[in-house]
Amino acid sequence: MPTTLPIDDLLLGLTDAQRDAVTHVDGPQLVLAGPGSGKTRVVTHRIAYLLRRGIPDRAILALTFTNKAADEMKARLDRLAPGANVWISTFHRFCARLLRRYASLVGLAENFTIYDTDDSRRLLRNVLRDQNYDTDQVTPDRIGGAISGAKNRLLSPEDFAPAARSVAGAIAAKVYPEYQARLLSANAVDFDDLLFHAAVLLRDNPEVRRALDERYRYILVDEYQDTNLPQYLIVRALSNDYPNLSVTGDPDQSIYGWRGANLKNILDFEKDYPDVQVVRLERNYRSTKRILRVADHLIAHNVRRKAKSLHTENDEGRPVRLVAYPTQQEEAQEIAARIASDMRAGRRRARDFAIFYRINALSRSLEDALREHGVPFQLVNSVEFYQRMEIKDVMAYLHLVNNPRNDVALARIINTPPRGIGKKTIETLAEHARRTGTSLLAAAREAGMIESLSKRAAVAVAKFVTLFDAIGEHAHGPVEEILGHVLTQSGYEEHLAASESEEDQERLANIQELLTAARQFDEQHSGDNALEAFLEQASLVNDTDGLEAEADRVMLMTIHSAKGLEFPVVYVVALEHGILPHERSLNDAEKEEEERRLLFVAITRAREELQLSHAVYRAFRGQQRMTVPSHFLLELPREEMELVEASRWGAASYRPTISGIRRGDGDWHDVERVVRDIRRDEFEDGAGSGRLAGRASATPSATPSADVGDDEDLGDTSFPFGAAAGVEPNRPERETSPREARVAATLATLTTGAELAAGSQAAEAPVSPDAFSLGMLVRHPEYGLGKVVALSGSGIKRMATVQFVTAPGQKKFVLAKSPLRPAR
DNA sequence: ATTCGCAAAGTTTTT
DNA sequence: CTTTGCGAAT
Repeated sequence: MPTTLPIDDLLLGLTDAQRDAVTHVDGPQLVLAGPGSGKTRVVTHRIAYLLRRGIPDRAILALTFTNKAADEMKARLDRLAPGANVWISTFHRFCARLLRRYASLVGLAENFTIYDTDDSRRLLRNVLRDQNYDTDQVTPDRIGGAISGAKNRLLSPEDFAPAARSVAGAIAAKVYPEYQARLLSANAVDFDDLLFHAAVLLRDNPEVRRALDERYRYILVDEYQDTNLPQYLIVRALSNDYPNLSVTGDPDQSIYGWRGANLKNILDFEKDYPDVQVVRLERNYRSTKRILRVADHLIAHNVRRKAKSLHTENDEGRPVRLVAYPTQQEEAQEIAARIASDMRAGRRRARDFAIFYRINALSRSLEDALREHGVPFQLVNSVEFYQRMEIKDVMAYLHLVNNPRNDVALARIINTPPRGIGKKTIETLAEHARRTGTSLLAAAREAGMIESLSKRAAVAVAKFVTLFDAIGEHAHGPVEEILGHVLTQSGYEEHLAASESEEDQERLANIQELLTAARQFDEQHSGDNALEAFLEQASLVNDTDGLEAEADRVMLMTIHSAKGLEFPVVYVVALEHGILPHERSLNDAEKEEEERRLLFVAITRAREELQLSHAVYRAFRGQQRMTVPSHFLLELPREEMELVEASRWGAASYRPTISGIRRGDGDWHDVERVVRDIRRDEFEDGAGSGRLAGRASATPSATPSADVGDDEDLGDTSFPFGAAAGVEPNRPERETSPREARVAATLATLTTGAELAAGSQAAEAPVSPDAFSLGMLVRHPEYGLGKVVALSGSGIKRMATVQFVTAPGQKKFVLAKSPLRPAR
């Protein structure tokens, strides 16, 4: 036993409910824990309690979703039970380790590679290219998304049946088998596979399942509301014979539905595990009364939830600020100025602040402003270190050394730095590899025997193989040494050093940083498979995680990464229609509720002060656009808040402002109508004048070229067309929309096979590009009526820029390909 | 084969 | 506005 402290010490200062949760030992347990209710405390104390009750540390397994959460838990447990060796890790890491051990049972070798998103994308693109799929209509990412979705539902290539009417799904069904086959032949897995393979492993190998169930007698799962099907099955498989499973979570904080998280997992927990002990932690120890009431008021608008009462004994606190800024620049500037001023006055330190946004792309103006004000800040999950080109290049050498079948890695480095091996040569090698059923590296070894390869190319490839084998000689020992060999022998370092450009010098510096990371890794990890462990770590860990956790900096992050954290002062920016709720969540009640939960999570991170803001104008794709405030703002209790309007900045004419969407104005709840009204106004008084051009309204939208997408964005935002514009009245009600027709047509061609699919274009023949002129009214089957505001190019390259009435923004069309036609 | 330049397209969220 | 991809020139 690691300690001699009496058990009572562990329970000191816990509430009754917390104590119940902590002292539960055998049998299933569900801890419903509201935000700030001391959940992590309960979990760590419970682990310590189990240990002191004599349960061996190796029998305990704690699973989390993020590395951050795992690290936090480890650190806190270490204080309670120093020296205990409890396995606390993310689901993905746990599965990786499981699969290393039982690799052969799922068709892998134990030195398999974990492809990151970028690697997976490359692989998928290759498959699409080789099978001649036309990706004009659907982006590879969408197809990848469909495959990912299948894996999250535990559907193998054979089982996968795409949703009807989904082009991405249809193509995915075609390429999923090949994609998966190539992963396996490269001895690689993607992120989804980690969970997928593990779930299948446990499902199909009863003896393995039984052994693991027996070993992990006590399992704890954090954020259970975010588990998806494979995760759910893994947990179930490991807690069947010994159902000592404790899950914690909060349905109101479920924000990973898009990744297949299933709320039912937590809502039905009591059905899955009879005789469950349910503990509710509803008292909040984190936030002020006002902040908590704002959060509570908001989340009450969700229908699909278990109501719970949040309360706190904390101070009343200051009102929550709700600010309308004229522009995003002013938003960023003023926030930076406020932070700087609080710091200067000695009221706060930089680390007291956090700024949250819905999407990463929104961080830039904030970064600029903070820099200007001399405020130190740190981005979480931005351009990740391991995603940089030079790091990926160097890492690819390591990956290939570790797993010679890693084709993506080989393709990446065979000509990096340049060694006279071109696209054509690689293509020939790939073909040979596929024909003979070997890896790229094996094909490269046989380069001399491939007839279609020129002598010069064969020699270059042979030289590369020799070089690579020389590196392979040093595959053992500390990672730092291996890395050193890679850098010198590959010529990569020399190549960069020879360059004059500042960019390349920066890359060199990054590589130095990687060397440092490798050294640190070597110091902390001893053991034979250092390289493999290092690569796995790099694949599953975010660079900034833990690296400078203690740094005194303002933290900038997405709301998703903010989950589980807390800060004295929180700013949430860009609460605008189309951003939060995100555009792609509109027209789907369930998704919209998830967006609301997202805001709930953001709000409940704040301890003392909270500011929510939106900007009336925000730059999108380079141009300023008027926005519409998020309708979630209407759902907040005004009596808890202090409203600051755009007019304070001398912008009285901006519209709409928050004061314009007072509660009680009934119809203002209908944000869609608000958006429409704005659009119509602008079209009416802007028609014919240049003003129309720059004043697109709120909602970003799909690009014209991608208009045959998933069924999820079939939504229609058409509205009665104002008489003032003098054109046609309402768009006809749609029975079968043109888009649906085209989706059906495309699907029909797909079913005839990949080869044919390549030739399938849109169903309707375009009219001659010359038929269009400036100012002409045109009709698009999807977007309806619009006006040509610009023309460029000629012949088949002739393009038109069109301002639609019913769709936001302007869209560009290649006339020869588009279904656009004159309006009459 | 490589590099450079321009045009087009693109912005959810994470492991 | 930025990044990525493709085509032309060296």
